[in-house]
Amino acid sequence: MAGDIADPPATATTDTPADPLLLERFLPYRLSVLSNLVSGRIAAHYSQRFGLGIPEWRVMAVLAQAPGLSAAEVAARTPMDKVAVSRAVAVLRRTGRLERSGDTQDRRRSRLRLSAAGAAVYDQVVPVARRLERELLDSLTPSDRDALDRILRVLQSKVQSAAGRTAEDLPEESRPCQDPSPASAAS
Amino acid sequence: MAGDIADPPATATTDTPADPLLLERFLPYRLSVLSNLVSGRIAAHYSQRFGLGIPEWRVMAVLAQAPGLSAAEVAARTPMDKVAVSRAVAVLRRTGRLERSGDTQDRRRSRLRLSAAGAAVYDQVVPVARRLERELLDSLTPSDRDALDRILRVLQSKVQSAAGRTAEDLPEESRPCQDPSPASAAS
DNA sequence: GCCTATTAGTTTCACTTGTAACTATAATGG
DNA sequence: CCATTATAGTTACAAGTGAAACTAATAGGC
Repeated sequence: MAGDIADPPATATTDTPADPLLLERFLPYRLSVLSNLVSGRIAAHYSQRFGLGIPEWRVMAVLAQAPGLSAAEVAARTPMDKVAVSRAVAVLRRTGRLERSGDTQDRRRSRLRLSAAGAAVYDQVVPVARRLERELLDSLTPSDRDALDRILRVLQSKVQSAAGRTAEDLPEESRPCQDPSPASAAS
Repeated sequence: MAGDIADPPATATTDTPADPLLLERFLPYRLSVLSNLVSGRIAAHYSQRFGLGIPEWRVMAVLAQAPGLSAAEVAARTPMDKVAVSRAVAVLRRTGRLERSGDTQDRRRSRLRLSAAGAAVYDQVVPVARRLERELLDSLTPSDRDALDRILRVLQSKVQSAAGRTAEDLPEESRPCQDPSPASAAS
């Protein structure tokens, strides 16, 4: 308990800063900790049982909704870049969970879809994912569940729209993926 | 709503699963995306201007609040393990932002504190961090700000208490209490 | 006092992930 | 057409990260 010195009025730059930021109350930190806990918990299920990593799981989830997408289209629907998608696709193909066929129009592209085996795995993973999500949501009041949905939408759109901005000294680009319509694009 | 059998015939093993999970409405995914966006945004500031990574920033933040901690004590206050702390400390010492002195009682331990230069950096980073947090919170109603604080607390305690459990087949028994394994994943 | 078990912290190794370069195909413009 | 530029996807290389091995110091048991 050595740090119980009376706080001098904000004249900073001493060894112990005048106005320390409490990490455990800092929103970005709390979000990160919670997100990592939740992700780790889910990953513990599907990585263990099915040898799926998060990128593979995401690719499967996207293709289950929209079979026949190209790798770039998958990437556009997740916060993954094309390299991450490429690697996840390679893993899923190696394990027989995903099929690829050439696009007749454009031979650079290929159409991706889950194989029967892939769909079977997906159908096993989804109920587990849903159950874990349900567990979390059940710990909230109905009103807080609504609030959470709203808050996530607002914050995400806020941080996206503020992406290139705010940094008075951030020189260029980093465009926020246009189209500020809620619940859309990117990430 | 528990025990609610919402699953159609379990034989759904077609190429396009019967009941696809919408990633963009899936709480763990949304949390991960938001957290990564926010972290990336903050990191864009301090990593660019000061060459700080997230682990280094966290160590600085902890030591600003509680100078003189050992590496293990720092680790106990963050979701980082001792290896991550050790590496962050090495970086911060190399860049002259952190000082280490041996503990006279126990020569294995060492006491860590920010140097004057480290405190100066910290004092520059904190206002930026606060401003970004404020920007986010300002986009919420006061009532939703309260809700968010409450929700984060509830969810974190929920996922922590459920850590070792729920996996009927999870052999690993990470402490149900606190200091759960970091899990860097970002679903 | 030894001999073993613990704890603090670092280093090593394997694996993941990001950035950039690369190959192949397609589109555009003179 | 041919040259240039852009796009789809892969590969290569570097940096980051976790688990386990390792070093050094302390603590306990006999």
